[in-house]
Amino acid sequence: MKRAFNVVQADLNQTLKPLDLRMVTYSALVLIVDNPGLRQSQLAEALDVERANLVVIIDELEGRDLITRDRVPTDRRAYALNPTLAGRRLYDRALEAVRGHERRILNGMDEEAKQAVIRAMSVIRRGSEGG
Amino acid sequence: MKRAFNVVQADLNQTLKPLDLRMVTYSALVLIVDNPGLRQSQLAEALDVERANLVVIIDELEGRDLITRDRVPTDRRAYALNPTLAGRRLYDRALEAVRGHERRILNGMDEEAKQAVIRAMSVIRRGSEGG
DNA sequence: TATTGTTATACTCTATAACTATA
DNA sequence: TATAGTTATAGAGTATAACAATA
Repeated sequence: MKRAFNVVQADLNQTLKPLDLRMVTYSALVLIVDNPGLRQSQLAEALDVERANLVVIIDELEGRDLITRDRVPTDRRAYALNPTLAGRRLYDRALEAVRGHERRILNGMDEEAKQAVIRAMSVIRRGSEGG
Repeated sequence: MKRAFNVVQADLNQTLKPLDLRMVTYSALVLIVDNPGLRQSQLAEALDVERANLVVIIDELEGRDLITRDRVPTDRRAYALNPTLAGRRLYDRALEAVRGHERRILNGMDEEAKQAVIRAMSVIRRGSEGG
């Protein structure tokens, strides 16, 4: 499974390289476009990344003018993350590129196997820690 | 897939912790017991780890007297890796522990899904890089 | 010349503690 | 007092270059 994941990640990163995105920055951008107004702590939890480590990821996306950090009026501690037009455009291009990546990776599996994998991945949950 | 792998790895490492093994050291031990006489460079390739990084892994196993580094008479540059009796005993215990881990992880998947995942993982190969 | 094992090193990822400004 | 975001830092894991011994 580790090796399979390494192969998938390597191919995905190669796919995203022309867009100057990595797996995390891609995932973050997708979540922000799909959930505008998201807060950093919510995004950190969704990505399963420490808040502290998310900061540099967000810094990068903001520095490239792909997203903005907007103060939340009702809670001045928090930032709402919103995509810019450039962010939405890169999102579109990235999504298309990732579709090609998925075709490459899933190539050789029949439809039944693909669905089984997707189901199986979602069955594996934190709950398995508790025995 | 990343999250699923993280869950699996965390559970596996917890499982191996009482035996003072991590995922890599476990994998290395298994390969050495199953292929006695293996050379470091072969093991590095099998584990998909850089030779340089394998050194410390082998150092650890050797330091705990689980394996030995034996000079190869026909090629004095190389070391043949062989398990000690203690190494074989730990291997047995580790294998049993990992069976429990697998039961936990695969729990909740029907037999068909398990087989599909195993097949799917083995379909994903370096070949997918070449398009 | 090339290869095996090794050392040193740098770079990335991840985890933790402590700070600030708000609530 | 607790929370959101931030900074600094330490620890893994991984990748690369260079070296000695040997082929």
